[in-house]
Amino acid sequence: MTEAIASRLPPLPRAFFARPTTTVARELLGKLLVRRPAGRPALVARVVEVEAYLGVRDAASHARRGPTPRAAIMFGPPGFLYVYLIYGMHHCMNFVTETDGVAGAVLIRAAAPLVGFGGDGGDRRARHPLTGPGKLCAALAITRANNGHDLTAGRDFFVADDGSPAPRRARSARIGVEYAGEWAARKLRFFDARSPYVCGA
DNA sequence: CAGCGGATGTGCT
DNA sequence: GCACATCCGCTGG
Repeated sequence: MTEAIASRLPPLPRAFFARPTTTVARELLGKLLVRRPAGRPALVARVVEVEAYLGVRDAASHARRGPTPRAAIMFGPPGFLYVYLIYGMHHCMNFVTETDGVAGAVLIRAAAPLVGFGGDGGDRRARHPLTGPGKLCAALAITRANNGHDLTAGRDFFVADDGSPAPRRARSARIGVEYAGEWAARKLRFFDARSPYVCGA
């Protein structure tokens, strides 16, 4: 995989995101994140860990309180980026799912470095680790300035399928949602069972 | 390796 | 006004 090849792959279309959130979450495993920050080298990483947030009925989702100013984007059309600030200092990125009017999003928690992170191909202790939602956003230069970005437009940031076989999938409860009552136990975290880049937590 | 504190937006009271 | 958050790096034992 090279930057030139990854950049030429077509972005996943809106129809990919316009499906049930758990389906989108599972199928995102193994897809490529292609990031081209302005004036800086391109970055490519493979998704290895995600979580599904199922909208208004999901006590762990930011959408649980309805379309508040922060969460409104999750109620809109699919294929857009929802970025929020957590604990006052870390960013987390989500891809909006479901049809327009129905809230849903997939949190991207970890990815395997492919291009542009130093020691291409995969030094686990790379300078910019992608293991964890906050570190992933930092490494890909994603901040709240990117909130609302159209992932299907395929410019600065998009998702692509390079044709690699789907990874062996595993699932578990989501991280950091203990407050969510019965929803805390739901196995809505999906990860590549064989990847060393899955977040330990 | 458990514990803790950082720094701020968000949503409820 | 205020408690708390889809986290992470540092500290001390």
